[in-house]
Amino acid sequence: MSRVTIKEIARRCGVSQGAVSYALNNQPGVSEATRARVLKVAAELEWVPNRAARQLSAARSETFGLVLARSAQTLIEEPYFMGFVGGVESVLSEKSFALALQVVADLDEEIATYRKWSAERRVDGVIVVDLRVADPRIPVLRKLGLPAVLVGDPALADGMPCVWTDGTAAMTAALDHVESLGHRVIARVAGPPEFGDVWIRDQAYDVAARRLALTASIHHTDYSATQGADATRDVLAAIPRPTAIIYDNDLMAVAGMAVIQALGLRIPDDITLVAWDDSALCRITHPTLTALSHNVVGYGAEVMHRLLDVLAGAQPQSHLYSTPLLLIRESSAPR
Amino acid sequence: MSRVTIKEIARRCGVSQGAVSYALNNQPGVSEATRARVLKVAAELEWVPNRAARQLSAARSETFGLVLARSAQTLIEEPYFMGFVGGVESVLSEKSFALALQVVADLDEEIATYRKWSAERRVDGVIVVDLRVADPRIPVLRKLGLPAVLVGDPALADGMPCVWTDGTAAMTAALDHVESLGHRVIARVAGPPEFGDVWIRDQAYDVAARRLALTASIHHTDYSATQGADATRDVLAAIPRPTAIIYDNDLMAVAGMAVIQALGLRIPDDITLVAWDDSALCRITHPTLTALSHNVVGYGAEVMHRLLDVLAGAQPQSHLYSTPLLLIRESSAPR
DNA sequence: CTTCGTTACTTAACCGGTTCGGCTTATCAA
DNA sequence: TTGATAAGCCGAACCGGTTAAGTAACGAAG
Repeated sequence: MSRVTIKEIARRCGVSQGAVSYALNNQPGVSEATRARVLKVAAELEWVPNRAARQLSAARSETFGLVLARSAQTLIEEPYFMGFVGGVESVLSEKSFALALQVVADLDEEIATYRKWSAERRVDGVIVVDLRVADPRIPVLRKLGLPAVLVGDPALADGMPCVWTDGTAAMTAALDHVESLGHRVIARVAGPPEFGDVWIRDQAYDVAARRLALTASIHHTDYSATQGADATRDVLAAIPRPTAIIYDNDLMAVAGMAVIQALGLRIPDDITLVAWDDSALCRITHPTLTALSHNVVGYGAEVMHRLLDVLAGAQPQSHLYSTPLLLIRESSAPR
Repeated sequence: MSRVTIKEIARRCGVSQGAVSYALNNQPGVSEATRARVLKVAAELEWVPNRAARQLSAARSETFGLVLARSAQTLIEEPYFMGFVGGVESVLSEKSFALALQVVADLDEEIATYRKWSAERRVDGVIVVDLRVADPRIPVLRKLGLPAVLVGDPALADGMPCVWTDGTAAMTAALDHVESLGHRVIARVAGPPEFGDVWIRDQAYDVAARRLALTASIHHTDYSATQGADATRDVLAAIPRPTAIIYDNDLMAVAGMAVIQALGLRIPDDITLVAWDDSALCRITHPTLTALSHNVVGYGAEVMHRLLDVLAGAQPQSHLYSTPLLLIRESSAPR
């Protein structure tokens, strides 16, 4: 029941409470000798700062927020998020900061959460994921003055600090890849069009397809395995039938693969598949999946570092984390 | 910049701060008329309680803790956790409580986190997952007096409150299933033996195999896709070769499936597969996977409810959430 | 020797709530 | 009319830190 307070430390050291505070926070105002003595006593008593007290007086919570506006079901299916959260955590825990994680149903609830957190002074800053086209969260965050880092393309961030991966370059690489294998009719099974990343990829896909003179279609889904399978059926029914499909995540790619195989078509002989978000899934299927790979854990860590920069007073800037790398595996074959 | 405090409300209502506090907290000590007036003004000013202040004086943080001692990599691969967290969240958010989530490397760090949280008064209670055999966390939590609900079999909980699913019954159902299909030589690809759930299943597997007079082997892994694939290769090399394999999670089952298919064996004609933790994966493979299914999101919610019960003063008790249900799909076939 | 500026503290206000003892006033039985 | 009881409210202490303002001691500059 260690209820050690700085008052107790002050008593034992024979100095005032204030001096102890200065000593413990590495601030000027005490001599090195006193500081050392205070630190020693604090360590002996196993003193741990009371978060609430510190937050109340210092107006810093040392907590950062992350709201996920996705159904619990999606979160189970998408390995992506947990990895991202793990990356964010890795930065926080070494500084012994905390993460407030909230799962909500939609964007309105997400905005309400920001309002609440801001009013409660619950968090020092937030990470905003799943950036949308003309994202309604941006003006709210601006108005609240809540420090934030957006995860997504600068074109969507409206001047706020953001971290992004180059979806355009990745998509271009994917199309160059399938074109170089001789494919001329291709399809894209995409996420929801209101998502910024999807929009960026859609643009890049169209541009590259035109440049390479490919026949190319886009099928939008909600990212789920079910809709990924349905979209794949649509793709296969098209005439002429595409010989390569590029998926927006690996879950849909795996679902699509099952559909294709169930119809008696062979991968990669009949159809080439490319996935996005290279999780373990891409390596355990048979055949293994060609994928646009990026380090999700590292991405989470990078975003958190940028948020700390923003709190330290850095000017808002966009920061390119990386370009997803095309890893060519067994699901790719020449036409 | 809403910096509305109860002091301001008190001023406007012409009552004392204390009276406002009673009114807002639905406590006796103010007349209904006053309470109504206070509530009205509070609503008008959009007052939101300051968490830190409330926590400091009330010694309640309204925050609950969950530590995951797994690598970020595992967390990405295992869809399980995100679903569980989502379930926990769903209960917390409707009461506007918060979740402190921490990802650490091992059990020692997990214990250190509990110590820190307890000293800081950071959380009101914790959820403990991945229960071990003779779990070292139990005595620590007891000593700290930190309210907790364990997720795992009562046999492992040492009298602490716990929520569990009946792994023994589930495993028995799985073996009855494969035996009824005529399989006589079977294998189990299990998780790490130090995990309580794995241990429980190991026991049940042995007992059922003996009862049914089956030739049965167990191969322990770290739950990863890689080791699941390796274990599957070991299984296939055994003589006599098993005709049915039961996996401890769906990730390994999918990995195993790829290995089997790559070797030219057919599922389910040559080998029957049964998975555990029925996520989307089991339904998107070809063939689809027979699995022991349970509602992970509901499980998380249930556990959180029990923790709230414990904090409300409930006696420690074990609580059976459910028995995983065997869903028979295409990967099952008669010998 | 006075004056000024540092350094090393102490004191006390403050953050925004909760809670307890005590003071008024109204209510009601004796 | 009086005394007991309770409801309603006030004032102030308190939670555990941070920090602005004040003070004493001391060395250097004028």
